[in-house]
Amino acid sequence: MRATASVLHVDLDAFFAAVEQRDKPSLRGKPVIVGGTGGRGVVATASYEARRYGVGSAMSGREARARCPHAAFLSGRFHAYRETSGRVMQVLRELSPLVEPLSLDEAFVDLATAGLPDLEVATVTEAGARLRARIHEVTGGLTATVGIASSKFLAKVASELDKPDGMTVVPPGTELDLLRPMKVSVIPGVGPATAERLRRAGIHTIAELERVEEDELVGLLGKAQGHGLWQLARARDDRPVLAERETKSISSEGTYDSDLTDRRLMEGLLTRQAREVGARMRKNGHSGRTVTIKVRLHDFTTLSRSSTLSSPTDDGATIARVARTLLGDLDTTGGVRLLGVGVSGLADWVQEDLFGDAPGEEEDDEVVLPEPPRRAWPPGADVVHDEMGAGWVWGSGSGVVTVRFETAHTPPGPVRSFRMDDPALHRVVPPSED
DNA sequence: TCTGGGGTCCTAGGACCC
DNA sequence: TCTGGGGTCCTAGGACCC
Repeated sequence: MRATASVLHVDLDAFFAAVEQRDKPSLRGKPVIVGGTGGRGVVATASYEARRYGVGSAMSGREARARCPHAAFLSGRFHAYRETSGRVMQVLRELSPLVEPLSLDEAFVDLATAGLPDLEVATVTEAGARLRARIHEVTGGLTATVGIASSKFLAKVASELDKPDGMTVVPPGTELDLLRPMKVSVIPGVGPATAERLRRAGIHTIAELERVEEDELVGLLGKAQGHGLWQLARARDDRPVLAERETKSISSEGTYDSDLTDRRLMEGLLTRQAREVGARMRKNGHSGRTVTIKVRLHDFTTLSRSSTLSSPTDDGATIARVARTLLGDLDTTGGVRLLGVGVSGLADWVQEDLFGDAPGEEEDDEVVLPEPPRRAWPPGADVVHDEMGAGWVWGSGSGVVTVRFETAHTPPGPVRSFRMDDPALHRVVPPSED
């Protein structure tokens, strides 16, 4: 904990939904739900209009639809989110060189390296207000909520207090007054399982947590978490803001609308995922030694199997071969709802190919997968029609796509339906870039 | 037909080495 | 021939975060 309130946490409000409302004027002021469109999807972000109906993150699409049937359900345009996030991160870096992104919509900023005249409460408050205004400006109207305090922990807690479009500054010295009445679940790292353990031990608030001996907490939660919580309950947190974080693993997984039982199909899907992982590794200059598969059975039991190679790889065919072998150890007769492949134990270099074998030319991984739909028309996707101009997919199904013609820069236009294979209709961003 | 996808970190047991 | 401890690597599972 620092003597000054010099750690800032920013959180973009209902980020994915806000980007959609910015780009699609007809959605402004209406409930918008990103995610939850597939048969087994969950909500990634709900706009505040949708939250009023009790829709929240991680809720199943089915339940979200039941609670708010009139919402627009969109499948997400990650290129747009990444682009907007990039602009925000740039603004943060103009404030201070020490910026630690936590996700597309969240980051810590170290104000101690921001070159402010001082770090008095009034000064950092002013800096936070200017920052929020700049974010609004560069994103075309998105709002952010800011917390400023003497540590990462307190800054993050503070940014939860005045959402959306707000700011909370915790004056140094008042941290424990703020924390003590709060529930333990406000502590990052205390999820449902830990909260339940603490509840059974009679610990509900941070004030109660503060009264527990460190040894008792370690006995209850284990060494790392017990010690960590004991510190946080006293507002002790010296974690620095770190601009660079090393990637530890790269993975790809998918949940399928109906359970898989065909082993050949499973192998084909793993192979495709392995190739995607390999491609991403090569793109980022990564290679790794440990290949892990993840299998979620029909009853949600989740299994993993891993194998460590003698030297690192970034080759999709190699990853795929290991993945298929690992799958061979597992009994999947009951059906599989999720399959995934990942590589960890990353090195930032690739072993030289000592024997001159060209990788990726093996013939043994040719597995025929069912043809994907000729075109993907996910709800929310940007499209252009040769005569009608620019718009976005409102919905699709039964061979028909429904499009609303509007962009952020045009007034809402008509809604029209087309056959899915209408050659006049084009996706603006190909599926592979999403 | 409850329960995504991309990650991080921790724990615990066994193998193996010194 | 017996006893013991520490460190590291690997594997499987679980909690958690956005």
